Amino acid sequence: MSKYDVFLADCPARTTLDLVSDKWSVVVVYGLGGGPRRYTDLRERIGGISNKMLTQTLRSLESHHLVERRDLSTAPAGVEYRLTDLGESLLGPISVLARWAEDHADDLR
Amino acid sequence: MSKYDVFLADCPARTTLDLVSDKWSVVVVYGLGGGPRRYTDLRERIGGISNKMLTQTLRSLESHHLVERRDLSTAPAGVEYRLTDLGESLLGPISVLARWAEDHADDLR
DNA sequence: CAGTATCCTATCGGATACTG
DNA sequence: CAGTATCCGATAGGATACTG
Repeated sequence: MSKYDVFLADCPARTTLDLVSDKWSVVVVYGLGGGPRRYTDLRERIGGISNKMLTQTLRSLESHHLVERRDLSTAPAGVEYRLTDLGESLLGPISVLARWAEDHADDLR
Repeated sequence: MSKYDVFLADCPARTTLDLVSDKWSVVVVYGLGGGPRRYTDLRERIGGISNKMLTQTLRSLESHHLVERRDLSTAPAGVEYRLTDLGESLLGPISVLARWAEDHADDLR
């Protein structure tokens, strides 16, 4: 039992759910599930995401301690993103969801 | 293994993920997890949801076969909503996610 | 390579009032 | 009771162009 409850407005748990429930967060976290990835690498893996949304989503995940950014200090610029331990812990729930989405896509037609 | 892949844009699996990832769908499905509920009952259970959003979310879930609407044909009007089998199947993944949200709310501060 | 900056539209979603 | 109708501001998010 947690002290929080997603049914309550303004509850931290709801805020957390909101974080998860935007168009890209789930896919990005899922995309980092296989290990660290470079920015462009990630963008190419995730079909349809724009620079703006990828950056914005990464910053948001970073500020919530789900993702870590590492500057490789190369020229030209190189940056690597990886899940934090907290991010890894989200991977389980998200994978279950993603797999459900893949398995039941036809049923929702 | 599914024939679908959430990393592909315009893939049915992505559409499904999009359905799940709006502000209210997850909470509404979760709210119907305990069994059928009346409209007002549901609205009171879910803190902060407006008539507009509850109705809209229910219609969306209904059109995707996750929720069933049953008119009780009483006066005054009475309507009951329940999860379909498909909806029930989503409950597992969603519960895992909601519990994660409740458990890690503090870590995301 | 890894972003920013800007513009622009569509939709989200809250508040409020009304109805069979 | 279970919605609908309407208005409106805020945000999401795509396209495009530019930069250290």
